[in-house]
Amino acid sequence: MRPLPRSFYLRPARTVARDLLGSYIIRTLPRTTIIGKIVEVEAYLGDRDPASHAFHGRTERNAVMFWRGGHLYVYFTYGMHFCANVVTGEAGVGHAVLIRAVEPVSGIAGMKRRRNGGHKAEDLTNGPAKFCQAFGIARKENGTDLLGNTIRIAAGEPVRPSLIVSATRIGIRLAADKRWRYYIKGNAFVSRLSR
DNA sequence: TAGTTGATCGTCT
DNA sequence: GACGATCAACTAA
Repeated sequence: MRPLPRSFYLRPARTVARDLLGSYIIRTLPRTTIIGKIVEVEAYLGDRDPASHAFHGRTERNAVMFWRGGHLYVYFTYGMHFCANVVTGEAGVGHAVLIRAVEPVSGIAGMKRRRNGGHKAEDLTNGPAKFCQAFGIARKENGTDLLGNTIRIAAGEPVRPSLIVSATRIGIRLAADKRWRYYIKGNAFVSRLSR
């Protein structure tokens, strides 16, 4: 599967967020390939969005958010978890889309192993840190170019607009009223339902 | 099922 | 010196 082109990412974050639903994220490892279908995302709009890491400007941690669209911004939080974002827009903009949940498609045994086994399929990747753990995404993957061949995103079946739910974002205090979380209605791998 | 809490540490006010 | 774009385990009912 070919990676989505750079132009896909050089659009407004909320447009990219909606269009990411239903597409496939593919991680190529030395011995295996793991694939998940993206089912839940959140848009973070940089200097227009108090909840965004980029709101207060560029720092060492959030530098990748200000790169050109199509890179992966991975951050460490709560002392133990990683979360992954797709950077959108031109260089310097600082917008990104958080990948909150995927539906496991391929490499499920490896996901279970990374997640320390004993999980139902629904609990493997239904949260931003769970997804990163299942896919082995950590600090080293920060700044990965999604047009390369280690981590890429490929188009899937388009999701009908009537099946896209927009809801409030999870786990933030600031700008909690903005409905910039998007997920596929009825999908069993979404982390939480609407609010 | 809903609500609470402990784990654990990098980052920035 | 707080406090997270979280998760899992626990309690109560």
